[in-house]
Amino acid sequence: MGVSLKDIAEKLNLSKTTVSWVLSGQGNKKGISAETQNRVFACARELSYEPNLLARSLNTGISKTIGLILPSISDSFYAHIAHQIESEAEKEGYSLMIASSNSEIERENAMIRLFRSKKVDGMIIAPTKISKREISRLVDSHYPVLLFDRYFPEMRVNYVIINNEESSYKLVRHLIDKGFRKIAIITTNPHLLTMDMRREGYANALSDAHIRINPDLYGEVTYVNYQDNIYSTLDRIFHAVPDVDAFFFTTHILAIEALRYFYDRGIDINDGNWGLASMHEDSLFRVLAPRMNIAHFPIEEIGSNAVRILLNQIRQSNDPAAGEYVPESKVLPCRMEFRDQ
Amino acid sequence: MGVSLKDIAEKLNLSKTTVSWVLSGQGNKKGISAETQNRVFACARELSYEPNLLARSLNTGISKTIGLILPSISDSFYAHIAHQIESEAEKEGYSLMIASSNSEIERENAMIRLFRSKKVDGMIIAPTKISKREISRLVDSHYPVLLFDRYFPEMRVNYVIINNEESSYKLVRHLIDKGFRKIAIITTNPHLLTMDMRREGYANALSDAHIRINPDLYGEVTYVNYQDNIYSTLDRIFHAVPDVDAFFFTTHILAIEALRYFYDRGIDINDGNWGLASMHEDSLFRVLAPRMNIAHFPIEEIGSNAVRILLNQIRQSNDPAAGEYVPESKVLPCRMEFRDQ
DNA sequence: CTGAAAGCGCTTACAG
DNA sequence: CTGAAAGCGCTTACAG
Repeated sequence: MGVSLKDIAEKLNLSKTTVSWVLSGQGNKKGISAETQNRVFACARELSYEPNLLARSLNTGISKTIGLILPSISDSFYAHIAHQIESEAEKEGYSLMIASSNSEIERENAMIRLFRSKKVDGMIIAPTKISKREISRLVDSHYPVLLFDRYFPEMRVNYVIINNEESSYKLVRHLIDKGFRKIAIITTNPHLLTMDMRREGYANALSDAHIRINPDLYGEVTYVNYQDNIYSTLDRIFHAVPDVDAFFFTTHILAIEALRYFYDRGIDINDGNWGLASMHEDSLFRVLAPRMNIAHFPIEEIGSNAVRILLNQIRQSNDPAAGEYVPESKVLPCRMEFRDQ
Repeated sequence: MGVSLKDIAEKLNLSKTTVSWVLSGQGNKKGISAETQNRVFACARELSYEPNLLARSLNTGISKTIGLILPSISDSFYAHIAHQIESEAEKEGYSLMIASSNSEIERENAMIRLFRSKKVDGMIIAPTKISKREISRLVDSHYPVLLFDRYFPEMRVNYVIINNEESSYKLVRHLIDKGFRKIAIITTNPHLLTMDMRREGYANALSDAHIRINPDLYGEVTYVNYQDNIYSTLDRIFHAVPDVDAFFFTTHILAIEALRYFYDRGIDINDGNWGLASMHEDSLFRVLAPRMNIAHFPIEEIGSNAVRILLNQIRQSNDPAAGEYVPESKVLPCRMEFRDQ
């Protein structure tokens, strides 16, 4: 079918070796005559030769491909991350294989195994759930991996996350500074460490301001059916604490649903009497809740750090002289957007 | 490093052939004894053997990977398409390599060459711009390709698009039925066939209703800097036709920017005196312009048809008995959402 | 029932 | 300055 090195070599009465050297740019280094080199280039162009990268990868053990596993590529946050990762990876000559786990742990595990069999040089994973069989196997076999968005503190693995506790603290602290005292927290999935950290930021901000933490102001929405769930959660809070005056949302998804709730219940959240804060943004905020205080996730930094750290490990794992790899981690600050009341 | 067939074969004193047959499920077909098969399976499990798919692909010429090239994976429309394509492809055992062209033709060309060198079995491309050197080369060499979103009518290639002309016609027709007469069209990139078709739908609806097409109601926004551009365009239209009463947007992106314009100019677009229609949706419409008439793009159908058609061609191109391939195309209807006034 | 051998298309010591 | 040869890890005719 395609044109191979052999075809060029035969046509020019050279060896595959010579052709390979010339085409891979090692012509001068290997002392191939300028004339021979030109003949090779001309012939390659004439036959429109394109190297078979599968063969090269099989030989070198380097595929120049990284695997990206996300909960869902259609989610705008992950889609932006993917774009950033793609462009950073491309700068270094790497392509991307992408898979969505759909937050199903067995899918995630299957994708990891598949990517490993396809010999990606490393993987960037936003893990789903607490289970982590295949991720552990990767780490144990020194396969280059980087986790982001969520991570497992006890695992010796690269990760990039945001400063969940600190950003949450700052948001809630700002609400307190603006005079709000009955601040509800709306959160989800307590088994996710990320959410724990955000709740901790909330709790610390309150206790630093000597405000008692009221369990009635704690709203936990299960991930499945959260659209319905948030209605009953908010109803419950309003019933238990009628003078609730502010809301801290641990993710933009919950904030959006709550805004819909307020609209349906005829509560004008923008009349100046309410404090609002959310981790991460949504384009709807600008319109629906211009007073929302926001911790913007640093998409670019997450992507560029993820690629940088992963490629470091890949390079080191290809270097026989390198010693034991020490995992690297990065905690990135959010860009805070505070509203004056 | 990894465990190979050879390791298993040596350990069990079998040939690589036998091990390969057992592991690929051809054990019974090849008449390998049940005992031998069990020993192989047990050993593979014990050594946690994972096949090197690169080697398999090099041998068979089948990589079970398809390449997806989009203008940008961070765009919500393309992200949703990608998700759909991924899940359809996965059903058939295919993985996805993804690349964003960023609407730069040379990037698109480079990605096509790269994917070809990486031996993807086929590519799904949302082409950018009119240039098409590498796409032509693919088609000429019978490489399986499917275009979507945009296409080149003169090329013998698979494609999936929506019924641009018809959906536009219906939207504009609906505005006319609701009594609007001075309907502006806001569009972009006239060299894109897609936009031509949408403009044609607009024009046909007007002329079928015997409404003169007023050039002053034609607003064309260049793609670069369209945010600024749309302001001057709309200002011009309002100046030339002060009693303009409706707007047809050929894409949701333009509609969003226009809504911002209306807001800035203090025009209450939702007071019941305006007709609005847009190709494709945006989550902001629900809030900012509840009266927007919308032609919803059929994301699922685009994705599933794209994969189906591409895989057909891949299968046929792997089948030596197959005759010449005849390209397949699909024009999908939009789901129309009409507002009563 | 099982194996020896060739080949997919590269790269890279080794040799001259 | 250039080449013959081995090998990456598979699959698959061919042979017995």
